[in-house]
Amino acid sequence: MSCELDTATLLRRIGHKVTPQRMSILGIVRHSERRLSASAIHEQVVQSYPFVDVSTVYRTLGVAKDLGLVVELDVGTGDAEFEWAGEEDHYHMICEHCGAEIVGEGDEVQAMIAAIEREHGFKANLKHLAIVGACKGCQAK
Amino acid sequence: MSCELDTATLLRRIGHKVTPQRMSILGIVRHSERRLSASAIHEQVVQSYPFVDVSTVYRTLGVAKDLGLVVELDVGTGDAEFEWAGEEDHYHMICEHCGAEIVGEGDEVQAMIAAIEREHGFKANLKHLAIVGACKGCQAK
DNA sequence: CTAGCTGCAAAGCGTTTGCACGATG
DNA sequence: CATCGTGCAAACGCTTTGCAGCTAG
Repeated sequence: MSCELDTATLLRRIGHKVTPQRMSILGIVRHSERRLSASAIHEQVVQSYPFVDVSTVYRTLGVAKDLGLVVELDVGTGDAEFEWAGEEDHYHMICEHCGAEIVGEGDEVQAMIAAIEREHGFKANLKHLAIVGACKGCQAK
Repeated sequence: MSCELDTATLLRRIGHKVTPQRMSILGIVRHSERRLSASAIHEQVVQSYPFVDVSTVYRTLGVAKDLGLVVELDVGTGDAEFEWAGEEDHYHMICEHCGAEIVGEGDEVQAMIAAIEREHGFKANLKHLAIVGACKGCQAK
């Protein structure tokens, strides 16, 4: 998959410029194991480049979204969260009681997606799928 | 199911007060066929009670949520949307290209929910399920 | 009478935008 | 050297909150 080098060349090829800020922001999203909110990303960028503004984070994520490098998803926390695209299919389970998040592979969901497409002609995009409910711990409350 | 009378008694029983504003707001959500944003609800309330403020709408929806009368769901439009609870199980398919929305019954999803619970011990709440993707029309673009 | 709703106005929060400077290609 | 990206600050839209008066029970 795309490493830092590829990301840079991709940017350049489309006529976008490659700056330290951008590489830092995209690197953080790329190597994070979890979804990150814009401000979480900002916090991390600032550790390397203290002068970077949140607006730059949003703008960079904007172009990265257009290029299909990152995916934005909304899970009811109020703020948008971002994750690197091109991962294997997976979905997010979010506990509405404790906020815990579990990631599952697509297997259980593929059948449903196929059924939905058959029934409604609607092609679901798994990347954005978030399921809220109660995690094992909170069910025992 | 709950009619206006029941809603009023329920409110009173818990120690909440029943006001024209509240009944109007809840009635609008109850009888709407689609999810409504807070401001959409407000627009409708104002037609009967021109002086009602948006904050009252939010506060009323807040208590109704706590009582389980309405469900709040977030579908990536940025603003929260509300719908009456206690409907039959269903889910929302939202086209990320044209914004169209399709509602499906729970059938296709029940199997997945069961599989998820078996696999992860996670009890999914169907009421909040939103699936984004491409609708039939936009796939043909 | 008393708790709790209400309207109003103002603040809060994440996100977006206008602008002049600075960096990239 | 032209263009595009940046930092800064201000604006934005949705939502929340503080407060004094009013209303339902």
